[in-house]
Amino acid sequence: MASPPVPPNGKPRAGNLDRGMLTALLGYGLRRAQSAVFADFASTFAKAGEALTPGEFGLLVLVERNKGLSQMALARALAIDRSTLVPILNRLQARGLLMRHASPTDGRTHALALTPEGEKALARFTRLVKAHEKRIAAGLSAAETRMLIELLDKVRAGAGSL
Amino acid sequence: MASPPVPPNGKPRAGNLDRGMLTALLGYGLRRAQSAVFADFASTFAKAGEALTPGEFGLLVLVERNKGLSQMALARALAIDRSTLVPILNRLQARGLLMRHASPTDGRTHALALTPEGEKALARFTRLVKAHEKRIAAGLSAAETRMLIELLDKVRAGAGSL
DNA sequence: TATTGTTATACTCTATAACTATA
DNA sequence: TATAGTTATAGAGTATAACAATA
Repeated sequence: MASPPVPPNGKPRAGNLDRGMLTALLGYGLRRAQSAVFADFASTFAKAGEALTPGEFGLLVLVERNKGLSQMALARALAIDRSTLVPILNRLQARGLLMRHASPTDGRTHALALTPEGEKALARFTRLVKAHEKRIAAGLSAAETRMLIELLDKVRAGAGSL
Repeated sequence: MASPPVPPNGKPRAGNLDRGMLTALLGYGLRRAQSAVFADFASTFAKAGEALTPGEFGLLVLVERNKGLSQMALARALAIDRSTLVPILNRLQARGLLMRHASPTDGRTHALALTPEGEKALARFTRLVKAHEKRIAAGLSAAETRMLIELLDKVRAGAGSL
């Protein structure tokens, strides 16, 4: 006995819509959760007067943990095209967070690294991300959070092997 | 004892990078899972000779289940701006899947509905989505899939309440 | 005055193709 | 020949601001 999706008299209120099969879809739940999490990430950084996207954070961590990384290797790790990476690196470099060094062994590649300012900024960003994570996992027990991360990894592994 | 992230001699292979704290982050796991799921969705539709994004599928389902919906109500349900919705509807209408009817009660609004072709197409799309869902949940038991959807909903509810 | 839909505009993410330098 | 990085270009998704029609 579902309530009438659109009352004959007026307009349906937001959040009152019939979503049909969508609520049972893993992909749909994933999309909606990610959208909410993205919004919380953005709001966390905006409130702190910082500007960063989740993708930029991931990129900075990868560069910090894998110093000397080439752009190709980074693009592969991020699963994006090498041409897509160029403007992203340009922006982070313009902000003084990241440098392209010349590789001593291969004239074609750039060795990526954080600047000292980038290291300092990443430390600040990491604190914000931890607060953000705490907030989005607030409705879950520690065991549930662990389980969720594990299940997400299984999904990725399964869907990844096309 | 982690293996060295970047061997001193050469370039790190893809997938062999040190991801540091990222692997413990819920937001990161969510992003990666969603990316893999999106790729499987796209590949499923491409192989079937159909062109549709997950967002378009969700939109079509909402319109089908809530006939006469206005653009404002739909935009709210999708959590996007009303101006963002316009070119998306234009495209679906140009494909003959959807119509904007005049509202009999409010001259400002459009009453959205699927065309007969849209209904037929949605039935095809739904079959493809079900096959896609089966594939991305292949590594999970039925109980795990249920639990995952439930946990994702908890995350969304928690992060949604900013 | 407020709401709905549209347009103009801009920014980001994404990709493909072609170019340059290097291997 | 093949690879790395860049540029040019294009398409989709997102937003804000301003406008016309309607309430």
